[in-house]
Amino acid sequence: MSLTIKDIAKMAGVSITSVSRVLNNKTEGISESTRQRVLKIIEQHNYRPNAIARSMITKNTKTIGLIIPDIRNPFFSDLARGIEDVASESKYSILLCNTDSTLGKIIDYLWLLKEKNVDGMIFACSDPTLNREVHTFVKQNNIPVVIVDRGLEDQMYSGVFIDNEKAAYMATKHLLELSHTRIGCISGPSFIKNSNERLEGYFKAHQEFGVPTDKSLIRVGEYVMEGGYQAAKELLEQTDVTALFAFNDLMAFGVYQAAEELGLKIPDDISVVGFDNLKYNLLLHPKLTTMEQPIYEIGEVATKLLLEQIEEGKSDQIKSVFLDTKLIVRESTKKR
Amino acid sequence: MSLTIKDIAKMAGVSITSVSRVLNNKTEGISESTRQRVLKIIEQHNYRPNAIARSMITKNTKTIGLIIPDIRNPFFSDLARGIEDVASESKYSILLCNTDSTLGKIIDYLWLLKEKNVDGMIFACSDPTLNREVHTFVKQNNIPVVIVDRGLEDQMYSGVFIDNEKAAYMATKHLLELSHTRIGCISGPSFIKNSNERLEGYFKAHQEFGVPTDKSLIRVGEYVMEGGYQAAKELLEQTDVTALFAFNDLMAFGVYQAAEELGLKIPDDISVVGFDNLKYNLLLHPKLTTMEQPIYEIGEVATKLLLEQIEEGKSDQIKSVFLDTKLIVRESTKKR
DNA sequence: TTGTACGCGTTATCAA
DNA sequence: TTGATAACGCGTACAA
Repeated sequence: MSLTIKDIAKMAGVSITSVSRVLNNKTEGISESTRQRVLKIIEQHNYRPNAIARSMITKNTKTIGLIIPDIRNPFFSDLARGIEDVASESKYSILLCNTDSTLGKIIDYLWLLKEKNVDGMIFACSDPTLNREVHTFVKQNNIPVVIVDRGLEDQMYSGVFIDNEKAAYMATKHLLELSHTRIGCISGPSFIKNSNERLEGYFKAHQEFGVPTDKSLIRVGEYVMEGGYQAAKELLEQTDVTALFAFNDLMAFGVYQAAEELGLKIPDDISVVGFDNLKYNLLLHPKLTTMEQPIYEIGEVATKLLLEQIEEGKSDQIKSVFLDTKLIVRESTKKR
Repeated sequence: MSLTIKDIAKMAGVSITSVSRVLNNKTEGISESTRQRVLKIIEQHNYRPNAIARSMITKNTKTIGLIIPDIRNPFFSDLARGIEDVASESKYSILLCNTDSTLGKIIDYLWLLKEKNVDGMIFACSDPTLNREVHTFVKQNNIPVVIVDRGLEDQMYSGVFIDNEKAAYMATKHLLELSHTRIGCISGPSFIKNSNERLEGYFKAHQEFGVPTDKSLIRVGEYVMEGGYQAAKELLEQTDVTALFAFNDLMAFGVYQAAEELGLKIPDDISVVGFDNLKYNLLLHPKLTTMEQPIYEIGEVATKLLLEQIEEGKSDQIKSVFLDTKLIVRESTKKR
């Protein structure tokens, strides 16, 4: 087995208390000479304290749970990296939890994270308040939580967000300004709050331009490529849309595939706007016009928020941070 | 605070030993009636044992460390998902460690994972034996490790691999059969073993076809888009290549960008072959011919191997699993 | 079948 | 400045 604090104490000829003091950089209660002596032994033997045992006392594990639908989704892997970078700076590590947005898996992970005594969680699977079970769990166990990307209901949790309504409004406006009046909309599942918020923006822009909206032009996809493909195919075949606004880039990718399959040229036959500005949409031809959001940064800020909550015990203070989005006009949109 | 085993024992009017027996499904030493009584209390109060405290005794944490360069790389996020899926089936969870292939970060994480008593690690940052420091660390601490994607030196570790040489041979052969004789090669860093193995395959195919190789046609990229872009730009500007073999799809993406920038048409002016068959290369036009490897499955198998090692204490048995690759011919290659 | 008591490797308390 | 010793929440040997 590994060395323990006891071994070090014995080797240094001091008590374990003294070793502990050195380990935790306590200035009081230890002389410089013994500190040096202990330090030397520690270095010599490359001793590191057992984090598990330490956790038992300190009640913190320096670990945070990351609950997301699927790490394969580039949005979430980008987010995860932002989170990990900030977390590891403060010596925290990340427990990865893929839920596929399944309530069962979410609940299972919630329990797991609790059993493992994580210090906090970053939650990107819909707003906890939208689900009673999740919400009561978190509140009952008093676990620091920051929500990200999806959420913000009644300000019950701290979180990092974008102004989804405004962003969607800007994107739709862009299409309206290009004289499109039949704008198809590929939304995300309605249990994800940002879908509805973006829908609001879509409506608002139409209203402002005096262009009537048509419910039949609105479809729902799963926020993945296949979802976008399916919805786009329906819209392109069954309606007279001249433009398509997909609520994320992944679905916009699907739109490209559907358009290609139907022999429709982008942007000549159909204009397309996405949302996120994923790195890999550089691969698309023509290049995708999209609403950029600072995914990596969202992860960074969320983690800072969470660490504040954890380390300063501010779990009762709700703090919402809004980051900016930006319309990136490229080649997939064109005047009608 | 949360309930403890003590609380449950008190409420059920039994000793903590009895509760423990129920928790661990021990059949001996407990009557069915007390079991039911305890179970009822546990359910009523939604009690779950503290995993940390349990770890102190059992010496396992049901946690495995995943050490990869960058989760944003679709290869690794796919891999991670395969790992997580198998791990979570056995109630293991994943600690995510991004190293950017930096030795410093790798070492830091190694220590961290040790301090946190992970039960094992999956390592995808070059072969540990290639780095003395990493290797001695792992061996000294006797941590179960499975390597993946990059490695296999002297069979010192269990691992899941593909036959890189053969795969690269097949890919190169494909180009040679299309009458290409000036085949540029965009390899990965030489400290990553698979780069060298693939290079071997590249050479072997040339030899077999009696086509001379030319060192000036071989460049090294960082296994990311920018790396491929840079290398491709040089090769396309400075040499007379008619085909390019990128050692992963990410770099092939870069090749597409370079080709476009230089006004070269794929496959008319230049044929391109990639490696991996990432999902998002469906976005490319023309569609990329590539050597598919079963990334998700590699993650699954690696985890199974690791769990075997952990649970059956087979950490001395070295087991290498090789999975198949498959050339996917699409539209980016053409007869010269 | 049941329960007491010890130990896991730390940190924290308090007396010396 | 030091160091015994009691926690932390659990599993388990051993005694009852």
